[in-house]
Amino acid sequence: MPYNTTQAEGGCAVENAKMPAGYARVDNARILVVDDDREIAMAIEKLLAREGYEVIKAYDGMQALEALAGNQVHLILLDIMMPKLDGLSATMKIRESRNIPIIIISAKSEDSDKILGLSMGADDYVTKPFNPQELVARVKSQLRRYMHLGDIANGPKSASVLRTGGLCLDTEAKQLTVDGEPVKLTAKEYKILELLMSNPGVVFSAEQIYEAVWKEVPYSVENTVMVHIRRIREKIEINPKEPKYLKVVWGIGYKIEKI
Amino acid sequence: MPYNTTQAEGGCAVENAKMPAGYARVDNARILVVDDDREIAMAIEKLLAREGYEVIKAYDGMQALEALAGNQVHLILLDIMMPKLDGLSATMKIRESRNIPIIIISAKSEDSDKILGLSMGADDYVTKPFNPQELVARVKSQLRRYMHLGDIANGPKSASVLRTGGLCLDTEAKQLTVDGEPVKLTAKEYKILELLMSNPGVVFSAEQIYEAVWKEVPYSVENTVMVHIRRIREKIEINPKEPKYLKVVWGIGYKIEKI
DNA sequence: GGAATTCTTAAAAATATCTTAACTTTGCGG
DNA sequence: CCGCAAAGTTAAGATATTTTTAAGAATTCC
Repeated sequence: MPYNTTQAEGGCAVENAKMPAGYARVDNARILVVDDDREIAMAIEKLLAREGYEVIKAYDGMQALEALAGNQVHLILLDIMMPKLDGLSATMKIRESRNIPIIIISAKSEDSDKILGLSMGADDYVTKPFNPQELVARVKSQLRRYMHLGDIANGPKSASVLRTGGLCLDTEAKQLTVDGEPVKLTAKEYKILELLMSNPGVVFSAEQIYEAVWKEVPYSVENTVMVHIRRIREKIEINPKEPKYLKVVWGIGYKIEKI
Repeated sequence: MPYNTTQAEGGCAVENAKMPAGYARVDNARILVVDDDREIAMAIEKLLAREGYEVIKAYDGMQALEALAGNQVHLILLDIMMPKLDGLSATMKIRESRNIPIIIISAKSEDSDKILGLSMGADDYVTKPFNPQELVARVKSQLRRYMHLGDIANGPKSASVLRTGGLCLDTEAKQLTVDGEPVKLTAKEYKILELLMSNPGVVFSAEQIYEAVWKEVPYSVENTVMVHIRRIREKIEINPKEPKYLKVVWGIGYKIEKI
């Protein structure tokens, strides 16, 4: 049995072996938490701090504005039902010029129409009560998204198109082309592929993929992920049996080959 | 996936060549169940015991504190609505210093805002009535998560690329290159090599290697390790008979030459 | 409300990996 | 030179993991 099957070029040059620039930011961002209930704000702060994020708190719209003016913020977590609602719209306005990811927090009991309207300007929203892990997952997801849109300050404005060899994933148009040929992806397929292509060369376990894409804690066997992987392979690989892009690392997980 | 490898495990140096404490924990943890309803506590205990966990019960906050003081606990399952609620916040405080995973259990009917506030300090929560399997899955997920964090916290975060002469092990992409040529490793091979390359020049006995990689007490199967060593040599050495990197120290063990 | 698409689940088939055990080589002291 | 002990080799059988299939649920789209 040939043990020495070669994998495609994997950079081992020391300096680019570390995380893609964006990744560091996903784990290392400054987040503004806006909630009039100080206890909740504190709780969210702790949660995020534990994940390594730097947290700034604000208890109404005005404070939020100030915080935004004085700090470079990468993401905003916004409770929708604050007493001074005007602060909200002001924040929204800020976002229009700064294009920072905004995640709305709302209680399920609240008037859904209103939430809909307000959350239109946001990127995501969660309803109370929420699973702490889910909040973290969504925060990460948004940071990742904005990260490679290049809209969060710092980094060089990276293209909204992720490329690996003949694969070309337009994260704006949500469209994939393989060697120029457009290929249709389902929602889950897209998300999985985006996750992997955003971090070329990084191995994700089925569980990690599940958490990142489904935003749930995986329980019960995760064959689901594998089935999706297979379908993606069917679409992007010439020969799914011998994948060129979407590789498996035995006993560990999957990755998109760095090409 | 039974074992979802994290590369951090290799970080253990000479003196703790045996398992980092956290590792055995996923399948072998001590769990504190806090619920004022003794029947439910008992039921949860049985459920977890069946999975091989050691369970300690407490029926209010004070008892929980005592249990925490007297035992090494790896995870807490906490019913949120106990009569003596103060015990809860005390428990939360404990956690701040001990950083133990906490899973909140709450009834759906309970006030969601309150739950939110309280549960923010927690890592996950489930609502009653819950699926027993789901509870178990979440427990495992949390243990795994913390285990991972623990590993990172304990050892200094090692570089993501380990180099020794022409060997280059990318712990992120789980990929090895020998003089620039990518080489495929199996899961066990990878783990062994990572262990050795994380500690260049340090000699590990076959037993130590077995314990570190297999997470089991070796039972006179030293040959197994040797067979793996040989296969690794086959992949990384020009001439396996005269190894340049993976050396044997007679009567003691193996090491990766410091180059 | 029905058709089409997508997702999930479970189980089989296909592979890859691990372990075992018997055998071979090597180093070293007598 | 012989024999013991430690290390190395090999290959086949046992295990474990991944891939494939397919069918039923769930969802989405008219």
